[in-house]
Amino acid sequence: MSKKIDISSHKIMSMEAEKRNRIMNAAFKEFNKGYKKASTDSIVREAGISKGLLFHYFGSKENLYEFAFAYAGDIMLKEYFELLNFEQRDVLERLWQMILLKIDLSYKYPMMFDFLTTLHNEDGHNLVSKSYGYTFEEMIPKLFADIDETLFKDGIDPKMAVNIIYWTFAGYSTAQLTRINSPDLAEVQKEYDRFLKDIQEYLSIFRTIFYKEEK
Amino acid sequence: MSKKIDISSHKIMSMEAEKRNRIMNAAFKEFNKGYKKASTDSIVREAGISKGLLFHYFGSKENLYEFAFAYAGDIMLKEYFELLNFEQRDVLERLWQMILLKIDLSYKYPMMFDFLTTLHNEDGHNLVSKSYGYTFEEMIPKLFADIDETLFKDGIDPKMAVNIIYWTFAGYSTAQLTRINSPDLAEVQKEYDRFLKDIQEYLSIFRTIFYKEEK
DNA sequence: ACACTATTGACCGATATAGTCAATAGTGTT
DNA sequence: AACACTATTGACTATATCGGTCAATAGTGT
Repeated sequence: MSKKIDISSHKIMSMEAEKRNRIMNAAFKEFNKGYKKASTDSIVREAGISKGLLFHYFGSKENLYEFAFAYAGDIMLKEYFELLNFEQRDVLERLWQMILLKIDLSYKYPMMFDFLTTLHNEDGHNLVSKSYGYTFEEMIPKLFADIDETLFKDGIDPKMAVNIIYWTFAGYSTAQLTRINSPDLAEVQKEYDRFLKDIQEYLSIFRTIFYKEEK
Repeated sequence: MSKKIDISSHKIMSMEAEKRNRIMNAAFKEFNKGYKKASTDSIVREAGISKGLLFHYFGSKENLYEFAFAYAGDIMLKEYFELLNFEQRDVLERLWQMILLKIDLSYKYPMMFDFLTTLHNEDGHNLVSKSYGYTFEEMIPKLFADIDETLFKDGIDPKMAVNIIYWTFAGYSTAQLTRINSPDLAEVQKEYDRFLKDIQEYLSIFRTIFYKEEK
């Protein structure tokens, strides 16, 4: 159907990066509701640009959606996957890396992760998944591939342990997000430390309950 | 603002229960998108009734929304909380009860839980939360209140352990839901057994890692 | 002065929206 | 049968929103 988009050759890439990201972040946020429900009016309002400009660059809502996916994919590749050290086979250490990276990315692209995770069940799915051959969620197993299973205690199934670990941090994250209603930047920054401290505590629990005793 | 709705005295309660639940389930499903985005046309289409009938009973979309919340609250009270045995202080046993009850309720009211959990961040929040004084999520801590902390190993913080347990089952549930695209009833029923078996396995893991050895 | 791109927002036809209403079907009462 | 009352329908309305267009203006480089 649609071929893979080369984002680097796209007209909008010559736009000032701050403005471009404002537009893409607005698109991520709005497309979170699904392709059909998303409104181009809302996107331009959120991005602070005119309606005409959006269509000047993208031509149609569908093109914008496909580009948003390609743009997010590019960011994930260059600012996430390539920065992850997959030689770290201790799953708890690797997760720690992932959390730090995700926090950084969430400052820059607040709704990008949510946008990517909605792809699997939305009507936009057919628009893009075929041309890319994968969905974001299919990448998750890769994040936990090739981990060192010898670190786990003998009675523990590593697969289930990794699931517990992953779901715990997913649950903790959403619990934090729903608690924070005000995007009061000073307030958020203050909670950032406790956030990381909490996570380290959970990591240490997992280390004691799942891993063999250190010698 | 709006006072608490007494659902038992509402006109619609004299309607045949099956039909009424069809309407309310359609409302739960549609209001999942938030008050504004929900469409009364979609609700009547889903419920298989005419537009006029909906407004005959509820007068306005806003009244319907408020009633839906009251209706769900009533169901939660009578078909969930009151059936839970809070004298079971073993948190893993209590969770097992909760899971079984939730599955039952999800057959009868497939979108009710989702509807209730969206209240906290939706525009409809202001419509109802004030008049009831609580949101659904504020009830969650009550579910885990007064548990027997002496069952836990000495090195384990019971609060954190309960969080891990709760988030694990939340994560497992959503993982299952995203996997099932087709509401193929026979297929779903077949997976039901594996579903419960998985959960029991996780429960047994938690029992071994968090609880003291049995004598 | 010229060419070209960036940017705007009023505007368009199409669609979707919440809510109305007159008409019909149904049910129970006398 | 006649009456009263409620249940139910779906065409209809007025408004809002939708994706997309376009002529005009601002800006930039030559």
